Amino acid sequence: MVRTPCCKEEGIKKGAWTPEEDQKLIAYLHLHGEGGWRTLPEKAGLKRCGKSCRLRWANYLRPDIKRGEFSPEEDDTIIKLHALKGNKWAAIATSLAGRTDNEIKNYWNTNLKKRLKQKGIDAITHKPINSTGFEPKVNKPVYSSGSARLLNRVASKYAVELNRDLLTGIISGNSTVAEDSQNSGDVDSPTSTLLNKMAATSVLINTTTTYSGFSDNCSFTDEFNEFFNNEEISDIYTTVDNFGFMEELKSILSYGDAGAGVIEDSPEVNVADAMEFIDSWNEDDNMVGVFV
DNA sequence: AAGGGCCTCAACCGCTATAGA
DNA sequence: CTCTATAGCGGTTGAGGCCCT
Repeated sequence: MVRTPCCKEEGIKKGAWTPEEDQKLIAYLHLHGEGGWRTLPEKAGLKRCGKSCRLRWANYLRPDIKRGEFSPEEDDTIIKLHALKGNKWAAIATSLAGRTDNEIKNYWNTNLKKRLKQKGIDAITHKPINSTGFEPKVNKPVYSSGSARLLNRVASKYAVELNRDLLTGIISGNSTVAEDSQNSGDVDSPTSTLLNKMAATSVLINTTTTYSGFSDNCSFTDEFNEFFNNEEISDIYTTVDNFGFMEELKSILSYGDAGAGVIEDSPEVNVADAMEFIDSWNEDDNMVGVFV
């Protein structure tokens, strides 16, 4: 099947735009506004395809486009959003004022992708290329419970001493325990806040009944995104040093591919296994100081 | 100085989505 | 409902600049 060309091929100029062409396009758009791209070239005196004019305007000439180097904050935002949305450049661009999808796409392919690789993070999955860096250093067999692995990593990462009851409460989905611990000062505040949020999330995973307004049939993806879009979590998440860890956390919580699903489908978390994991642990185990 | 390789990024291509007739 | 035009998106390309030998 032959596709209808967007414009007549003959006499159409391709390649880099000249300053004169830019001026013609800017002048026309200032007078008439955007739109009518198909007929615009002829009216503006340009020997260009309408699509080429639209792209030139959208990606380069628009007055609100911010040019110049990306800030570290912009870098973090792009990395975070790419982890959540994938190669949805237009969607990512809506969160970065003055940046175009094309610019972000180029920047990702030429800079950020390499940077992540250098940090040992897969730029597609956002998971550590060598995942052993995030595995708990345990001499005994590692249990497959998502919650146990999650909490072990939390503790390892933040090098905090986790109260055994707190841990039990989180894995069993009793966030009240976590709140009590926060109030009693058993763990430092940012960590306990993080753990409380995790607790709420693990409740979502672990139970098919309702909890704190979460419907038992709600899409996990919505709550998952809400969890990671939380400002405080987001701050941790966008710190590049924590990036691999948070991606690992995401992979544990998201049980498989990132698509939507109902809670009951989760194969990741097995509460009984997690509790057995805690019960079987003792101070002689080499757990890099995870639990007290 | 020359030329070869690499990198960047503007521009293009091919496709889908959407609106309107 | 179908068709067509247009807008928008993501992947890819290639010109030009830079660096190294």
